[in-house]
Amino acid sequence: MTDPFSAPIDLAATLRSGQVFHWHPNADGSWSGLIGAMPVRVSEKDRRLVVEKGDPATIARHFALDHPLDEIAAAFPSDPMSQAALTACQGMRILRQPHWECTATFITSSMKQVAHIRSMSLAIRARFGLAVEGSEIPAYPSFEVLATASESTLRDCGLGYRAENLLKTARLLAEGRLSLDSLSKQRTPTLRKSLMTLPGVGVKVANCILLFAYERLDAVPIDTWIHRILLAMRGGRDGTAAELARYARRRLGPYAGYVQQYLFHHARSLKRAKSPSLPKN
DNA sequence: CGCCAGGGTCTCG
DNA sequence: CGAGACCATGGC
Repeated sequence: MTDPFSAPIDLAATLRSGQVFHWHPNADGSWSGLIGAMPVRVSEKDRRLVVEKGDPATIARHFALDHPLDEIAAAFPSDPMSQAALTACQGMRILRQPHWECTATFITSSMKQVAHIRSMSLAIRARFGLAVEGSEIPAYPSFEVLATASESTLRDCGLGYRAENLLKTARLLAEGRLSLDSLSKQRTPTLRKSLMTLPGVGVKVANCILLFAYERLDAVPIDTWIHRILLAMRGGRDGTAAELARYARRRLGPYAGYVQQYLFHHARSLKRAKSPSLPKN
């Protein structure tokens, strides 16, 4: 068996692409974060992942070093936008996130920019999470803990109207009416429907959870960015949500979720490079 | 300062 | 089924 750490990765692209929100870069270029309750420090050397702290097997699995990036790249559509995103994001990987953590953070993501999803997630950790030895930030609180929170303390974390959804979902899971872990064996369409029974989980958030926590690499979350991109691919022709989902699935191929993530990150990177925050004169 | 953000849900036609 | 209103908050 070959060493999983021989697989290529673009660590910064992976951690900055809006799939996970609590990692932070250190002065030496390494990254610190948590996988569940395990403190981790990793860096990138020669496009390979280097473990500085944490269990290598857990890290290899979380960073999905087994995903066949060559095969995925070969399956990318041939249109200019997809190919440009592929070139720009070479080595970006879709993580295998813990089910609850991913579900909770994307419940809070609706109508929020990536930067604010991050700040809400860190506030929730600071307010409700367990301190972890060797980590600057606490672990994400379990649904059992959040189920005992009040809506107003969640609103204090900046959640706004999303507080009610997160609280309701935490309580529903704490009552044992649904087990996120046992949903893994469901087929994708069934799993999507199961996730959408949770308050605050519609089709877009469900697709994020499918892609980022359940290894459904063909799931395509359609947010405002991807919506605009699909529109451009269709020559400006809009459509219903169902039509665009069908189009994306057919057009983006068997690894449509990967293509989507590269398109999303590339589009956001271009925007940030093009409009830097200029001082007012 | 105004627009918009990795939307969901409910209502009404 | 599909379009519209409404929901809070903060980045840019």
